[in-house]
Amino acid sequence: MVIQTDTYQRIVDSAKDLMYARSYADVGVAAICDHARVKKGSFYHFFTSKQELTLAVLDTYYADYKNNIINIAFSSTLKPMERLATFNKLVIEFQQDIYSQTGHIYGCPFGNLATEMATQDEAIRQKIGHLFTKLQQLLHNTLQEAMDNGDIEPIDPDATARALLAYIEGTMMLAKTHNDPTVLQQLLPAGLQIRIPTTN
Amino acid sequence: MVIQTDTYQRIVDSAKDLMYARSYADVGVAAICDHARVKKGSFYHFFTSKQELTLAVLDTYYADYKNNIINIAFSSTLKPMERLATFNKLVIEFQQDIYSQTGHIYGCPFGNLATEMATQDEAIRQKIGHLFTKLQQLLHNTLQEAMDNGDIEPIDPDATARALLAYIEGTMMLAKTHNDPTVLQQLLPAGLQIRIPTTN
DNA sequence: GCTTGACTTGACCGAACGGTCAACTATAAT
DNA sequence: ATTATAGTTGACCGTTCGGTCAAGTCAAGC
Repeated sequence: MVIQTDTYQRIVDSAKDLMYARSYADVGVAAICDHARVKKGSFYHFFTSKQELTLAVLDTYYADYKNNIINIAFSSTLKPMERLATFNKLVIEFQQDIYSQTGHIYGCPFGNLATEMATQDEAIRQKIGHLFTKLQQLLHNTLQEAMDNGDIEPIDPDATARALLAYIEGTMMLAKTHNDPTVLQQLLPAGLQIRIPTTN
Repeated sequence: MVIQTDTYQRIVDSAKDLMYARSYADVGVAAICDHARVKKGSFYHFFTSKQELTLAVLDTYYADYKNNIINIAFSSTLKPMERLATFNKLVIEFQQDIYSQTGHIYGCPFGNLATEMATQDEAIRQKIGHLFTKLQQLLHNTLQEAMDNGDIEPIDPDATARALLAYIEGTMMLAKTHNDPTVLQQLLPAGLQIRIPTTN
C-alpha cells in the first residue's frame, strides 16, 4: 500500500511554520496537531517522536530555502559575485516580508534551531551542521569561480566561505534581536567585502 | 531590615549556569531551585516570574563578561587593534575551557537567549538589544581610536563595529553548531580585517 | 522580651508536556 | 467479497510546567 493522505506533509508544514515563528520548546506536539488539523494519535502514526519530526522539518526548511533563494541566486547566468549580491537581496526581501506580516524578524531557521538545540540533541545538531557545510560549499564554489575569473584577488576560498556564512548568520541574529529589518539592509551587502587571505 | 541571605544570588547563579548550558525553556524553575538548594516558594519570594529572573540573569552574564573579558581586553595600555586581538584570544580561551570541561561549545549567552526568546518575550529581547548596543559602542570606540591613530585606513566605524559584532556572534553560532572550538580559532582572528567603507 | 518583617517550607493548583493505546474506519490488493 | 493494512480517533498515562499560599522560622530593632 502506498501513502494516500497528505497528513504527513500537513504535520511537517505546520511544525515548520510554528517552530520558525517561535521555537522548538515553545511549540508542543498538541499545538502542531491543532494547526495541522490532526489528532495526536495520528501524529504518532507518522512520527515516533518530536525529534524525528524536527529532523523532517529541517529537510523541508532546506527544500524551501533551495527553491526560493538558492536556485535563483546561484544561477549560472549570473557572474559569481552577482550571485552573492542576489542572495543578499533575496534574504533581505524574505525577512522583510515576514516582518511586514508579523511585526517580527524571525532570522535563520537553521541558526535558530541550532542555537536552541545544539547542546541538547546531538542528531539535530549534526543535521544542521551538515546543512551549514552544504551552504559553505556553495559559497566556496562561488568564491572560487570569482577568483578563477579574476573578479576578486586571490584569497583562501574555504576560510572566506566560512567567514561569510558566519557573517550572514550573525547579521540575521542581530536583526532578530533588534527586531529591525534595516540591520540586514545595512550589514548584509558589506559581507561581499570579506576576504580571508591565504596563509603561507 | 536589610538583605541577610545569599539566596537571591544563589538562584541567579544557578539559573545563569543552567540556562547557558541548556536553554531558557529546557531549564525549569524547579531545576533552578534544586541546583540553588532553594525551595520553590522561596524562589517566588525573590522573583515574581521566570522572566524577571531571566532579566536578572542577563545582568549577571554581562557583569561576568565585563570582569573576565572586556576589562582585560579593552585596557588602555593596549593599542586599539591589539585590544580586539586580545578580546578574540580571551573569547577563544573561554569557549575552549568550557569545551574541555563539558564536551560542548556553549556559544554566546546573549546570542543564545536572544535567538530563543526574541519573538516570544519583548522585555528579554530589548534587554539583550541594549547589551548588544553597548558592545557595539565599545567596538566603535576602539575602531575610531585606531582610525585616529592612523593604525587603520578611514572606514565607517559605526557600520564596521556592527559588522564585527555580527561576525563574532555568527562565528560563535557556527562553532556551537559544529561543536568544534577550532572554528573559533580559524575564523575569529580574521574578523579584525573587516572594514566597511564610508558611503559618500 | 516583644514585635516586625524578611525569609523558608512543603503542600498544592490547573494546565500543558511528550507519548501510548485499543478500537475504529476506510481503502487497496487479492 | 474478503482480507490486510494504512490511517484516524479520543481517551488516557505519568510527569513536569510556572506559579500560589498558609503556616512557620528566625533575626534585627525597639
